[in-house]
Amino acid sequence: MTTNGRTDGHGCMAKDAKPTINDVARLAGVSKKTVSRVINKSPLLNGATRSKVEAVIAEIGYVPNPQARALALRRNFLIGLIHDNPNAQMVLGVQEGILETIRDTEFALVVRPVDRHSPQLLDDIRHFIEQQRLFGVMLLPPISENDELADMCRKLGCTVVRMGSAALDKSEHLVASNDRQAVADAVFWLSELGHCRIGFIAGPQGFRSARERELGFADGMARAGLAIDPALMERGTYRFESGLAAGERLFAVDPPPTAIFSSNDEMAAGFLHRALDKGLKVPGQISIIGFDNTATAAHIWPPLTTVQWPIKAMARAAAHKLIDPLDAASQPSIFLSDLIRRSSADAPSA
Amino acid sequence: MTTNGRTDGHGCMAKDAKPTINDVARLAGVSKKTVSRVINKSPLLNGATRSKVEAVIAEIGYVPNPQARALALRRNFLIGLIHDNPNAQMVLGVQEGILETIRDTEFALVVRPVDRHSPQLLDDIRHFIEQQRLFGVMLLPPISENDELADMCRKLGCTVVRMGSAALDKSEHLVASNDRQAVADAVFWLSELGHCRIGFIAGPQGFRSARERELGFADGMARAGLAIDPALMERGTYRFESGLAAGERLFAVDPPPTAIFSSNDEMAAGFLHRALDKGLKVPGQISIIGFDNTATAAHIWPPLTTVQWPIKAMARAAAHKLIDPLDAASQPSIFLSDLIRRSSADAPSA
DNA sequence: AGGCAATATGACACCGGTTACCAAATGTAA
DNA sequence: TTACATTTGGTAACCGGTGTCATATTGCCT
Repeated sequence: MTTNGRTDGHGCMAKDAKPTINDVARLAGVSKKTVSRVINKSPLLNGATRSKVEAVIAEIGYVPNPQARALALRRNFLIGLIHDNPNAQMVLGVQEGILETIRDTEFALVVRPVDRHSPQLLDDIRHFIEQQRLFGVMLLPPISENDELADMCRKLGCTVVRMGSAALDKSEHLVASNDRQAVADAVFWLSELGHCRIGFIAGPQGFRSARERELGFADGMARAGLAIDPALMERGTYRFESGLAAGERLFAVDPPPTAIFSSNDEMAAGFLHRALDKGLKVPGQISIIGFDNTATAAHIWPPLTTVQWPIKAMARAAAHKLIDPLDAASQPSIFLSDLIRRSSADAPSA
Repeated sequence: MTTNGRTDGHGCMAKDAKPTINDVARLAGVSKKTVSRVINKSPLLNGATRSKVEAVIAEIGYVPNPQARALALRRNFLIGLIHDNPNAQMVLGVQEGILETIRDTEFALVVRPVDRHSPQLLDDIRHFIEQQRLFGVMLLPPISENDELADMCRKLGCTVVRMGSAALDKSEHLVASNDRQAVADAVFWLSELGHCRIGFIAGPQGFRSARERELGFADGMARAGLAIDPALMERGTYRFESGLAAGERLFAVDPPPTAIFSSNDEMAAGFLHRALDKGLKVPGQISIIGFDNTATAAHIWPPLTTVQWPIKAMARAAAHKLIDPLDAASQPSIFLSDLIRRSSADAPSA
């Protein structure tokens, strides 16, 4: 009863066409449905049949057509990465992390940079999700803080995973870093180094991450038993220029700070720039710690001590939550960041 | 003969289900085929019928299911971005550029970071293309220099567009920057500033971009009437550390160079770092020009003068070539880079 | 041996679009 | 008026998978 599939009366396979489930079925002498069961690892299947089909699949190099599957299943295997994030390093890290997780699945990653301030933001994203019939979306900060957006995505039927700060929400679909604790630890470390006048450059108001980092600063100072001097508290925009400006003002305070925690690296770079302009010794006269560990942090002079999100690990976790219903049912995942010690922070020289 | 579609005898639309082509056909009182003709802008169609169908489409917010279309048309509307590029800024810029072009089309962008050195590189990418049935792929440098890869993609039936240096190939599916000319111009500008001892840090051997920039350096020196001193020619790996090492050697030369052109910013940052370590004044004693305009370039001290690819414009052009057959038939697109003048390069002080 | 699950496989309609082909309606020439 | 070309719309099959349900086979118990 063994049939030589390639020469059977039904005609041979077309030269260049990709093999389909029908080819497999014919060659294996079973029905389409059985092949489908093999592909989907259905448990109620005779072992012998399964291996026969698997052999044929391997032989002719059959790959199921994801479009056809998507059509039949009424859902597809695209996950969208929606972001409005100025930190290229981070966005790329997230992309790589997601990819590591979905590498051997049928999922693919489609990206969508957006403009947070666009008036059609919601409409654009809705159209994107509906048109591509996305399986799920991943939201990166700062746009992950937009609750309205997250609700809309859920309403559109896709699972939503947000990356952000721990306090973002209690949803199980959250992957967060504990910025507050990381900053507190870093500030406490500065105090251990002997710093008493520690300044802070906050991020822009309205950003959850900025708020978390502020709270962390307060925590760290409290743990160190240090009072917060309002004159050493600055607020910036997360941009280089605002770090420059904060430096201008902070160096005018008397007595000046001996250490500064900046809520991100870009502002830290600006602050550092100003410090060097003024002829200060770093870290001797002023220690600096940043946040994010961007590529710049390692390449400025002196190299910047900074707090680093475990971006890839977080992205892997987020991707798991997205594609694995079991994982999604679990708790929010909270990651703790590392302090990358380089040479911009050390004991005060005086 | 006007019918109130929503209450016709055939039953009303399900509550939450997305409208399908059948719904449109029923409500408009025409056949599926007619609706399909409207969607695909078939020319042989009565104007009245067309507008009636279009009205219904607008009313119920119908969006064709891309999976179904992909299945029927045997091709889909995904374009893949394959890259192995360490410059996050550039990769993200490309993503944004592509997106600007495909924003109002049915195309979507799926990304695939890869490891150039992986032994299964080809297999991985083949699997990716076959599984997702990609419409086309875009290759970024340095992986765009892999001819074998490009051939494979073409053989798999997708159009290939490569971004790279001008000399890459003569294919019409090329979007390139004229690195050679840009470097030559920058070097000539250094000579105009009064520099005579100009050094060069080359990129790693085997990179087309590195080769182009070397040729550009030679062109620029020739145009300036300057002889190339072999002692001032270094070769690096495009990494920060190799810039550091090149600096170590170059400052040992007597007389030392007064200006350096580095084939990328990361090495320039390393070189700059070493210069400052040695207590040199930048740009007074040593001028530095980089290439790429990474985020770091603007944030190091002093800010780095560098050559910038018009990345977004190139990406837009590349995306056009990919999705528009007419555009693809045209010539390769060559872009000229800009010199971003910051403060790391100026006239020698002595 | 008969009855009855439990297991393994197949037939067939369907997902939402497309094309090939055919029928009807309209217009035009002999 | 008939014959024939030209536009338009409808029908059915198909793209490559999936679900539902029926059927064939097997093993087990009484």
